[in-house]
Amino acid sequence: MHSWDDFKIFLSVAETGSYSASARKMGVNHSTISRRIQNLESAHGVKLFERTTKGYQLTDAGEAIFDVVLQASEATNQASRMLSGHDDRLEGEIKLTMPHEIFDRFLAKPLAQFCVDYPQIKINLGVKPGLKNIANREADLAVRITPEPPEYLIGRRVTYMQHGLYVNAHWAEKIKNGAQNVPLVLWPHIKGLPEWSSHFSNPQVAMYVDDLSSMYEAVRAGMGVARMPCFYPDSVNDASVIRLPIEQDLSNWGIWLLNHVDLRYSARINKCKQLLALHLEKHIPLFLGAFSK
Amino acid sequence: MHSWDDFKIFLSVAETGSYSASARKMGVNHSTISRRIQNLESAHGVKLFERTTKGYQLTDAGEAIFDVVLQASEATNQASRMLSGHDDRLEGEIKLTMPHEIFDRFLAKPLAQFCVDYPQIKINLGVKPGLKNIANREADLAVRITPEPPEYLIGRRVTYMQHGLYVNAHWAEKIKNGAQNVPLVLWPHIKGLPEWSSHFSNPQVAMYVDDLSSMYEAVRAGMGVARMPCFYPDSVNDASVIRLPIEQDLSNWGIWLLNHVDLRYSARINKCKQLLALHLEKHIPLFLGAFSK
DNA sequence: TCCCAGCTGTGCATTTTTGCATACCATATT
DNA sequence: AATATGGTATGCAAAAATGCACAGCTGGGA
Repeated sequence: MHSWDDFKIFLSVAETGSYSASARKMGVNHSTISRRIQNLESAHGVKLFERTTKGYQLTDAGEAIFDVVLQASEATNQASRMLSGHDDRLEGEIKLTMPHEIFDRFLAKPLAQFCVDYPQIKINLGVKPGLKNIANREADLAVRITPEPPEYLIGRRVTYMQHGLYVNAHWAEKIKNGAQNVPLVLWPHIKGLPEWSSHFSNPQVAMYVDDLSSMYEAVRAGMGVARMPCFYPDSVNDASVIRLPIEQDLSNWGIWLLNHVDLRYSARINKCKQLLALHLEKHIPLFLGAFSK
Repeated sequence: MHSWDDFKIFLSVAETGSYSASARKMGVNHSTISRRIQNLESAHGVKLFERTTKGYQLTDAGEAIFDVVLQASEATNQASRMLSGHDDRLEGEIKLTMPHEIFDRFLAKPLAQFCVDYPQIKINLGVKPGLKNIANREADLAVRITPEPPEYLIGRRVTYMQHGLYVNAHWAEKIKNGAQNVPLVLWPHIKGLPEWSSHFSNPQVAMYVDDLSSMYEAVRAGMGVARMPCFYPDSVNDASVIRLPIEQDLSNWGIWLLNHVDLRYSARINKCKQLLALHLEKHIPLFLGAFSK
């Protein structure tokens, strides 16, 4: 009888393109991956991967089964979620993911308390960049900053999010005095100059940065002007970073609290979701940019 | 990470209704089944089965996932077949199934030779009653006696099959002399008297039997008249069993040689299929009832 | 060109899983 | 009621899978 798990490993090698990467993803040793693939290949008398300089590429036979194995994967993932959805115990693991800025500013303390209150629940927090896949159960529950979540997830928009233009005190002064060549700090995916740069004289791109907290630090260090969601600069008591009095339209992006439909009746997920909602809601005015300094 | 194999075991318990039966089907010890189900249940905090007097019944949670797990099963089975379908080696296993009467009379010797010719191929023959499921890979290749095979199987009708009415010499004599209360030997699924019994005076059911070779022995022992496919009585040199000169319509049942579509390019399956076809075709006149004794 | 970093294959020790043997239980049968 | 049969749980030994450590290989960069 063939092993379903061997197909699971096949899929992860096909997706990652290497035994090592697959091993890391699956949390096993790379030799296990190697031997499982050997099993699968010799059991069926077919080579599934070709070893190339770019890692392991699927052979024709491998290509042929990829789609059905993917179906199998989706089915088992769904089964797993459906079972966890029936779990009414306040124990077990919650795989939680959110941008680290949200965690650091608002949720670190409440979650610490949560761990004390429910010692049987183990929280596994993922804040590394790159979205965790909720369909795969890479995460059970997520705080996401997004305009609109995918439809197979349920949850709600806790609040919309206001943005503002921030500089440090030094640049605030210079801009007020009509500084030329105003430097901008931008997200890497921005092409050319953003619309809001028209408020400045001869704006120049000074730096691209892909992380909000680093963008904040760049601004604080005097790197220039950046457009950031208000909650981050405004939630810390630091007078050296100032929001410019330039009104921004309310963004259609919001703070979302999300989980998979199949997990909607899980007791521990709901308990945690409730806690996160409570503590995020407390800061709604902040998210909406109410407290300019 | 959850194990796909645990779901495979869940499915087999759900289908068989007991740990022991599931263990036999999967070829493992029942304690393995028991422990795997425990894993699955405790990992998700849900009971999947309720132990009743009739074995293990699915709980609501178990019912909920049954369909998706079945999908997973179909997907992995298909993947497995597709891989075997790419196998161009003349080695490995062939799971073969057929009615034992066909094997005994026509294919035992050819298959013995096949094993000598291809020592790397191991034939696993299933002749026990109850159809093997080709979709599940319980069998790779089948000889079936059926009117029309399911459409996901490919293969061909080697021949149609003629039936005849058989008795032993003693009863042949008595019937010729107008015997009363002629006893019939029938298949258990026949309700009431079959149409062909109208050829006899006051026919009586003597026995039901669910196996062709046993039916033949019953007739030979003088149990009465039976309708059998001609090939079985006519392929053995035994003058004590005689076909009555009563013409039967040609049945729409045939001898089919079948395998799953996904295995159509497997070298060893095709080699074996070719051999079986050759030796069955040699006996087409016999199947059509040409050699009355 | 050489070195370095990352990836893969394999022997060996360890851990995990499995099978076996036994005990226990419930149902059906005598 | 006693016995037999089939199914299930569990301790312990055997077997299998895994991780580890090391070696070999490859491509990119100094």
